[in-house]
Amino acid sequence: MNRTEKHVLGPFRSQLRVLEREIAGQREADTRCCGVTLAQCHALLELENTELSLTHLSAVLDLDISTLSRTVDGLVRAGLVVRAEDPADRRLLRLRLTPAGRGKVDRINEECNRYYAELLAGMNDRDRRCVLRSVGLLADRMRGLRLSLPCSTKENPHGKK
Amino acid sequence: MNRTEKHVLGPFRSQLRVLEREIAGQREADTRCCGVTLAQCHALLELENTELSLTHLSAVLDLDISTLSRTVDGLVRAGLVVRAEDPADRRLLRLRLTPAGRGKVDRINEECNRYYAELLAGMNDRDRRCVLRSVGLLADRMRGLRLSLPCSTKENPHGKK
DNA sequence: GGCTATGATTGTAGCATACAACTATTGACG
DNA sequence: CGTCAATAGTTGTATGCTACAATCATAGCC
Repeated sequence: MNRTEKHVLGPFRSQLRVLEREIAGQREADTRCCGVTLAQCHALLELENTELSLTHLSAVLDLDISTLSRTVDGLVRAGLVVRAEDPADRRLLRLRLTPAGRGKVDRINEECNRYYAELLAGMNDRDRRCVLRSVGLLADRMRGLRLSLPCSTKENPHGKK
Repeated sequence: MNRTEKHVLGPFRSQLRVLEREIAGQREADTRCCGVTLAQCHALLELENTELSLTHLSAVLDLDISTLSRTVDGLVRAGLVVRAEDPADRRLLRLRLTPAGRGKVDRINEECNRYYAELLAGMNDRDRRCVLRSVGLLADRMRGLRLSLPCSTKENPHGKK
């Protein structure tokens, strides 16, 4: 790393902090409007295009199975998801959106799209292209870095032990 | 909004989702390594340069005072922060880092800087400039949008009521 | 000097999360 | 076949973060 980057790191970090809060906050607002919690929303969106087992879902979302089990409890109680049996393997659950669940997902998507469209609409072309490029770059690079580091977040969930 | 943006919104959203997880996850990793929770870290970083009252801190972090009170409890128990009385107004707390707290903040900063430096180091100049620009743009724009919307997240915290 | 405003704490409650213990089912191997 | 290890989920327990409501202490105003 060269010097030039040094003085840029501080602002960058604090902006990322703002971004973190804004992104999370926005999604929370979107989903809460639709009456589901953020965790439930994550799960719903993953089920938009596929049926998934609990284990599979927990792998995708990087959460403990027990956590997902309870999250799904809520979704089932809300009538948004059904736990269908897999005839081939009765240990497995096939988590599937109900029609109501599908409607909910559609509304969440609409809400999010509306927001992000407005976000981008307020920029000039150059800025917009820059932002679109960067978000992809950042997401890739951060994921790449995390996966390449040996003692990273979820590789070693034991932490304190 | 024009058509061109439509087909760009989907990927953009999913990349933002990744980003959200990565940013939060990274900070969690950084701070956990240093033995404080994420919420505690947020508070510590705000206290890096100033003494703040609980109310002030809660405004900055956009959290309920009661929440912060307990968070600060933890920091005090950990010996990182002291609740000093304000001689001029005995209702007020002046939250202040202890030397240990300052050390902790330094370590967190180091850890974060190292990570973000590496993140940027892996890009070519053009990408890096683009990313730096965008993060600022996005953060500003998202904050602006949120504050301008009447029925947004924290403007109307009642939500369901 | 009493009333209101302000700052902080504590009680209570809900959600998200993880780990550990447990049950049910499957599959493999002798 | 029958046992036993592996796999999928659920439930018990614990921790952290959060908010709202009630309460206490102090300050400031008439």
